[in-house]
Amino acid sequence: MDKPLTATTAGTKSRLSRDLVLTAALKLLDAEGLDALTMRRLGQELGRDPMSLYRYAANRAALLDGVTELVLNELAIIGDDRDWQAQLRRIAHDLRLLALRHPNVVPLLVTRPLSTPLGLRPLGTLRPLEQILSLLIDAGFGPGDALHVYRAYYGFLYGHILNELQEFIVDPEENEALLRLGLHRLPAREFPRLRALAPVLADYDGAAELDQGLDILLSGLAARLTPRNNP
Amino acid sequence: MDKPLTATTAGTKSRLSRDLVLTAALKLLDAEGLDALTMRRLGQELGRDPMSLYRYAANRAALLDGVTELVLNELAIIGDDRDWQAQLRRIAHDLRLLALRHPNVVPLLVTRPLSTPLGLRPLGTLRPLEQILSLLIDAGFGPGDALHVYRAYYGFLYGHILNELQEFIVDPEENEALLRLGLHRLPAREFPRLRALAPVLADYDGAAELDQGLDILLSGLAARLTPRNNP
DNA sequence: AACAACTTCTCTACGCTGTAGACTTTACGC
DNA sequence: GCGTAAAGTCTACAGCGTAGAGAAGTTGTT
Repeated sequence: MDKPLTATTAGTKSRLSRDLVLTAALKLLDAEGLDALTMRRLGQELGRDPMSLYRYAANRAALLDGVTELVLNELAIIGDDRDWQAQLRRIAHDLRLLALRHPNVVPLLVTRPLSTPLGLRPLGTLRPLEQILSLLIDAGFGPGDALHVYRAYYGFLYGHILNELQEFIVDPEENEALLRLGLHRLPAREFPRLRALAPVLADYDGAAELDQGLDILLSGLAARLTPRNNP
Repeated sequence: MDKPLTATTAGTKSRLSRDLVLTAALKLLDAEGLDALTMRRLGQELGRDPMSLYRYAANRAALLDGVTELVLNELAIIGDDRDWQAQLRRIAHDLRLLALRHPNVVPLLVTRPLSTPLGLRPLGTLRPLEQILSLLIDAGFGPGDALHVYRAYYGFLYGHILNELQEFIVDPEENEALLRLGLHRLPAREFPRLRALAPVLADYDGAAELDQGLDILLSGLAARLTPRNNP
């Protein structure tokens, strides 16, 4: 009979921990999507009874919150650019890449806060907000303006990510744009513009599109709200 | 024993229809949230066996898609403003109000397209896209530019809506801002900015914030991409 | 070495879910 | 009135989240 083996031997029995659980959950989520992430399945993945998970997350919703927290930790806000615009730019691209790395997490990222009052959210998910506010205030913005900038910025950023993640391909084998995107299904009479745009849609460049948006937004913000030049 | 009563008597037996089903689903969703919207519960609400619903939606996911479609139909794109900027402004505010009217639908609106390739989405959800493209092209934009404008615009708009819907109140009875938002729970040392901003956060004006964002975005877009002045 | 106290993990069970497949009831054209 | 097709129902199944009680494992004290 096999006994303890309590070492950190790859996939086998060692003491669980919140981090282990969340990491496994994220892995499963990345690999097979939200529906596959059930307590039973996750337990199985960890070689444990599903019930043991409840030691590390109060329930499934809390588990999902934990995963979003874990993912947001991959995002480093601090940077030593002196320029606030440059910092926001870098963060935006970082977040975009994060989203592309964990597309199945994006619905959670976007949706979970809708059912949790600001003050009750996991701290890890509030940290980016706090840090960006800090960044802006340090750059010379008044607190109120910093909040406005944050809102416009984050709103745009989340919107962009959602947009980009929707640009989906039906049939990657196909090289005719209309078919690749499945747009041939649309009645030509009702959707002439969309169908005509198939080739343009098919070669979407997310990073470039994000940059253009940021150009507009940041220069617009700068024109309207100037940081008085030292804190 | 009570027999047919096939009339349209308020809540009682008449022939079902897709519209009846979807409308009831939306009502339930609005009233009690996504979790309450189960096939069994909806059947009960309609006084029918849950299985009968499958005549009108292939499965639960399709039902949800149907609901988002239904909601998006409340949005009228066509307007007779001559000015594309004014039109986009009006649509933005309309969509915002729509979201406030059906907050529980927003997660669906935002999330369902992430798991459905563009070409396979319910036509009703693609119609706004087509119509806005039309609007922009009619205003003189080239098709490619129209798409860019659309993306920046819709991205920002969805972002704003998500932002606004997150600004949640914990305890509406309370009148101290910190407590209303539940921010007192945050460690003061780690979240000084956020805590200090409680009063500002507490009186968020969504419409105004949206307008400011639109000012920046639309003027930025106009500066970069000018419609050559007639089609 | 032995016991106690505490943490971690497992077992069993319940009520709920979506939905497949066979069946019955209803509506409608002739 | 009858045949056919549509609409609605019934039964059943596998899977879900999780409450509650108990077993197993770990740690500290003597």
